[in-house]
Amino acid sequence: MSGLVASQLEQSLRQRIAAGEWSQTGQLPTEREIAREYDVARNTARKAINAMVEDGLVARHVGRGTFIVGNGDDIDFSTILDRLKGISPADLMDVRRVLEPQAAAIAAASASSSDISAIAQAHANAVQSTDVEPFEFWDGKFHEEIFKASRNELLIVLHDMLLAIRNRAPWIDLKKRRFSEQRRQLYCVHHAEILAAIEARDSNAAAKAMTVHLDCIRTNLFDHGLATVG
Amino acid sequence: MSGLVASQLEQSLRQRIAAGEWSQTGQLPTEREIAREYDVARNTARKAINAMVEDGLVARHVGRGTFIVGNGDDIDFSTILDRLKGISPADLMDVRRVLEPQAAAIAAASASSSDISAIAQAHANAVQSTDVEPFEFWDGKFHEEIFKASRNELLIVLHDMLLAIRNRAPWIDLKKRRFSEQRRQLYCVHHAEILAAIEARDSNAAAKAMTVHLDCIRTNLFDHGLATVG
DNA sequence: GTAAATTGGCTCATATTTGGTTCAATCGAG
DNA sequence: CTCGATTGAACCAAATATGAGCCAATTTAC
Repeated sequence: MSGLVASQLEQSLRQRIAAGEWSQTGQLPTEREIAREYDVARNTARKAINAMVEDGLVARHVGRGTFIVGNGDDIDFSTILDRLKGISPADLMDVRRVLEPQAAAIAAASASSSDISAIAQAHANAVQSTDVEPFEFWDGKFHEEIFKASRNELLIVLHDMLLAIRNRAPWIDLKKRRFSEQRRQLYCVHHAEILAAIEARDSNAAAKAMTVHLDCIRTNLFDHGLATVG
Repeated sequence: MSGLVASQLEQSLRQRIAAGEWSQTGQLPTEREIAREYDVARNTARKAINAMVEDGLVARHVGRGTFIVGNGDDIDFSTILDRLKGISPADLMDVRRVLEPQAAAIAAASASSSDISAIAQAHANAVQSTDVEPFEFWDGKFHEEIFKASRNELLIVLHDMLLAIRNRAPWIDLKKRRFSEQRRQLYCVHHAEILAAIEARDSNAAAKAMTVHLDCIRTNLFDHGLATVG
């Protein structure tokens, strides 16, 4: 199906389409031209174009050429998706450190009592989960409920996006490797402080506690001593 | 079982995977390349990769290569897109107020001199643009360049997303209706303060100035009736 | 209107890339 | 010395890429 050269070529073409390079006529160069430009075989160029045809991005007509179909309305978003896939853990962590304390602060100000009990419930479950997997789950739930408690739809969507990035990325392995009972308990203490601040409606304290928590996570993730061989 | 060289190599590869080095394509270098890069035999490189294959971290395909195996959880983009379209101006403004001051702070710390001159250029152009459209353009450019100067890819992507939301949302013209020369000049003053703080590498001042600016924008957008300037 | 040129549609033999496997020689620590 | 790890090499099989050729639909030139 998808080869290395072909898929690279496909990406390049998608970007050039998104950039509007051929939006004047709506027509792509001929397969032979594309093949010559990228110095690949025509069959390879065809393979790259095939993928875009199947996505409905372009349409081919024998004797006429290949044409961009539709107005490319969602193309910008699909390139954004591609960019999201390449985000580094460090960048993600920095953004979490920007978003989550503020989300906690807003949550402290806006949360309903049921929001707060959802946060408290997730926290309680995390405290009782000594294994990695269940703890990870309730840990994630805890942070998620805080975003929900902010009652800001955009914040919630952004959280879901960042979560999706984290889940699909390969660094999860890193996280599990660095799991220890000591750290689990430390995180539970942090969570308790955050929860207490939200319950007390203290936005500043909530933000501060969350910042401390995330700084700790970041340190644990990145400041590793050298490779500890199992 | 696992030799010394092999396990060291395995650790190194795991770290590079975790660092996102190959997350763009999801494809590792070929075994022969890895062996050459680390100056080991191909069999040793294979041994290192074997451990990761057994962990399910990567998968191999004859004739294609070795690939990082994500959780298969692909980001459900259509859902996210739909949710983004329904975001309210108030929620968007709140998130801007969370993101932009921090972006400015990070920019103050991380910007290169060319980043700063790009910001300054956008500011200068905005100052000279007295009509609505050009001013809107350079105003947007100013904020965009600040995100770029943060050198955090995720922040930049998020900004592009929020911009896309704003541009296609139905309440764009709200902004234009509330345009006035007085406000334009006020915004220019704000921009100048933000720029000065970034040039001075003063993160706190940059964040504070951006917060003031956004609060002013929010007031102008939502507070019908009174209150023009400060 | 007709013929030539253009362009996508398709097939096939061949070459290249890449992981899969095995094996003998070599090196190093116990 | 012995045992296991490492090396370096060879060959296999799967997936891709190449290059060439021919066809059919369409456009262009005459």
